[in-house]
Amino acid sequence: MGQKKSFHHGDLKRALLDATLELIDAETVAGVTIRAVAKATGVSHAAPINHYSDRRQLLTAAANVVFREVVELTRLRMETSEQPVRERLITIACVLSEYAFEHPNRYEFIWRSDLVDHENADLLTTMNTLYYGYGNQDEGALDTDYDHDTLAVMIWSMVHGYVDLRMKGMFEERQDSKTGQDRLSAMMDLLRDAFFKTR
Amino acid sequence: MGQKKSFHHGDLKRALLDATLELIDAETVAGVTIRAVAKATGVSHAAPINHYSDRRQLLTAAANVVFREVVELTRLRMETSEQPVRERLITIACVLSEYAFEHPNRYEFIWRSDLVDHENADLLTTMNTLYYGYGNQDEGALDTDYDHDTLAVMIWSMVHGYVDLRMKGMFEERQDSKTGQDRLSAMMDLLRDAFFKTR
DNA sequence: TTGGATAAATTGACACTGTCAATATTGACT
DNA sequence: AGTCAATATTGACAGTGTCAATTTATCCAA
Repeated sequence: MGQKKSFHHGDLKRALLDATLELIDAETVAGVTIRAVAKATGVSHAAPINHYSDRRQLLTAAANVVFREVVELTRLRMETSEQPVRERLITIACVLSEYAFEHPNRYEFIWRSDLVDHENADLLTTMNTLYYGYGNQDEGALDTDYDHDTLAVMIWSMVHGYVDLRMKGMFEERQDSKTGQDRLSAMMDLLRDAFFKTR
Repeated sequence: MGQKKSFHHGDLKRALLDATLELIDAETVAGVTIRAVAKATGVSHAAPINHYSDRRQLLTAAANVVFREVVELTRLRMETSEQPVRERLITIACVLSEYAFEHPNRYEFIWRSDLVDHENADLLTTMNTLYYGYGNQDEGALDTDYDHDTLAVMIWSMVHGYVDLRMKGMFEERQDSKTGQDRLSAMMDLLRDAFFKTR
């Protein structure tokens, strides 16, 4: 029993997180009221406050779960497909965008800084794992003449910005026929050709 | 008088918008409760509903004001500085990022699709003016071998994504010393060199 | 086995929110 | 002067986060 069972409920803390994520998927984070989470978990309306002192703290913990999921997906992709170091930045970008299109509510949620405390220590650790753990290592082997930091920030910004704007109705949904992934692929191809030596 | 004075207050509709924007600047959009706006305008708590049936409608109208402001700034920049057509996309990007760093609360607000109706007809008109009115005209004179749409989406995404992520604490605020504008300039330079013929 | 002691959960309350229905007020026009 | 529609006020309601007081359940020592 690695699970340290709580007294009355049995790991209510974890159950609250699960309910939160389910609500986010089902009806966006707007549906995540403390009372709704409590009801979904079968406890009284004020019970969650014993485990998360705030709505903000609950949501921050939930965001951490999501970020960790992305980290894990990234790690898997890194391991399975052998790829040149120079492709890593782009691989991360792909993982992130795929996750975003697959779980739009979660993606929108994790960047809601009015709801999530992005300064939270645990969350920072996870985010740093994603940002520095994969994309910014082995600078020497990057095979580019350009400033590595600038390239990294550029790719991150492009992916996040595209996903974010598209979810908000700009670009494709208005007139273009390209899917989000196609458009992103085209952009990534341009970047690869322009900034990375391919042989 | 172009002002169509309302009955009791005197253009309360406009006054509500002004109060809304002031509140956004002062304490983020979270401070914009209908009741706070009403109080700031000196009317009773339910008065605003005569002019905006919803909080969402009020905020959508406010977002429209902000977008129009950006459009106007862009128009001015286009007129004052004579520049090759190929630079227009980048000019728009600069105007947008400057506005964002100068009015962070407003910039964050206009993209809050949980609060703003981005499908609203008036707002769409304004947004299209910005996106198609300047950046995507005169394709022939763009001086690039690359797909114009992809380039346009790329630049928009990069600017928005960078601004958005930076406001949420990624990048510079964590360790880097570059200011937001410097970092963006570096990215724009890379793009210019890579994708546009400079002579 | 039996009591605390303590963690966890419940209950009831509060202030604040958006929004509605009913009412009152204002100003323009006949 | 008097009517009427536009506009503003008042009072109410349900839903929210959160707190204080209380009750319940579990563990551990005697």
